Amino acid sequence: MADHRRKFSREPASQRRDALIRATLALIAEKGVQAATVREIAKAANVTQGLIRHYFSTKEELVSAAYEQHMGELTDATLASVQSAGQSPVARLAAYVAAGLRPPIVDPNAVSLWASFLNRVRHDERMRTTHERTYRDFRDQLEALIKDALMETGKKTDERELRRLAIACNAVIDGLWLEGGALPDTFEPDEPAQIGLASVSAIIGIELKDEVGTS
Amino acid sequence: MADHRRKFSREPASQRRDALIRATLALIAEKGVQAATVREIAKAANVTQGLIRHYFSTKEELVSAAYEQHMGELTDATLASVQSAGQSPVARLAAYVAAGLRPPIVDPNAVSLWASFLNRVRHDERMRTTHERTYRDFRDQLEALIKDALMETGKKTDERELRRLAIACNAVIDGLWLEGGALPDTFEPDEPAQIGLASVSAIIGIELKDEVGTS
DNA sequence: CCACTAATTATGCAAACGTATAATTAGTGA
DNA sequence: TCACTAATTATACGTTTGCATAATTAGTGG
Repeated sequence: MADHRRKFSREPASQRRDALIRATLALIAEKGVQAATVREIAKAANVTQGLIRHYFSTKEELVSAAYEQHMGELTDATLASVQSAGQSPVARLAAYVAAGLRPPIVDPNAVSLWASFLNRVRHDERMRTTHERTYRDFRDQLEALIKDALMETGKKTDERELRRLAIACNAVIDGLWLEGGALPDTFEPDEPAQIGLASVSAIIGIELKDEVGTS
Repeated sequence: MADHRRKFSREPASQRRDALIRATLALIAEKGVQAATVREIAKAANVTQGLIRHYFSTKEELVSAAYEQHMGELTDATLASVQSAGQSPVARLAAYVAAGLRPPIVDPNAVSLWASFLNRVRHDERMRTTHERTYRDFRDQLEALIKDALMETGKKTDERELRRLAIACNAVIDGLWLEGGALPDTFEPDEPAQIGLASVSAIIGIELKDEVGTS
């Protein structure tokens, strides 16, 4: 009777794990959390649902792993933009701001993904830890970049003021990122990046130039 | 047997509707979307679940109504802060900024509520309309306040630049609101409001003073 | 005080959910 | 090629979900 059992191949563990995480992220981003059921995730990853339990002892664990991966990729992407931006602290700061406010960082799916996770963050301890670490990482990076830029231009700022500048710049970037992703039609192309550069310039008192095409 | 049927009283329709909406908002804010089931909502509103269907033909409709109400209250609250802030355009702008960055507007539950809704916004047309209108209202209010403040201080700005200033200020307020709500322990009391005032000051080039205690 | 209406409760249903467990089968080493 | 292991499929279970429908009962107008 049951002679139509599904064929399959055994993939390396890390690869299967990754495929399941990708499927989870894609589903949440595209159709929302409620669409990311174990059955849908399995279908998207082209396996049967039982396999999920073989790699993640609970669905919560899968979602949490997906969150960590997603946040890690976001931080890596912006960090990479800085490192490829050359030498000058001011130019590096400008690159950081602009990169965070352009595709692929500014993206409807990324925003929706982030919002989906924010709910769970409150009730899942592991996710909350990831959340706080990611935020701190972002702000520390920004603070370091601002500090260097201020030094380069010969301005003096105490610790307390520096912290406030970093919080403010981080907030304006977050806000623009959010609105650029959630309401894409409201902005002209590249407007978030332009406004972000102008705003950060005003806040820290250093003119940041858009360094596109300087590679 | 069934001689213990639940007692009840017939409430005015608007009151019941409101109670159901309040229960929905409270549940989503406190325990997340997945906890806001029809049964839990009914329990929180102290009715049985069948009644929900009597006031809302579908759960989606209830959630959508709750979203509209929540957003309306947010806009009303900030708008009220402006109107009670007196005459001077600069003072009014300062009041608007500060009010949006202090309790009760800055609040973990409000942020979590907002994030919960953001997912649904993409797939529910009615909610998307509400979302876009709310954002536009906020920004238009801010733009008007900035325009008046600039005129008061004798600065000239064209339409395009004004729009950009409004977007930037809105973004920094949103970002601070978000972070202040999502990571309350990261900030000192009133720090979001202080940083917000300083940042908006820097962006538009007008010093905004904190007007607390000027009533 | 009685009949009538609709607000409310009570009960039920089919579908979907996460999880558990049993049955298979692909790959591996002897 | 043959057993062995674990990766994978298949099936099932108990809950919970949103929604529907029938049974009651609180309030109202005559």
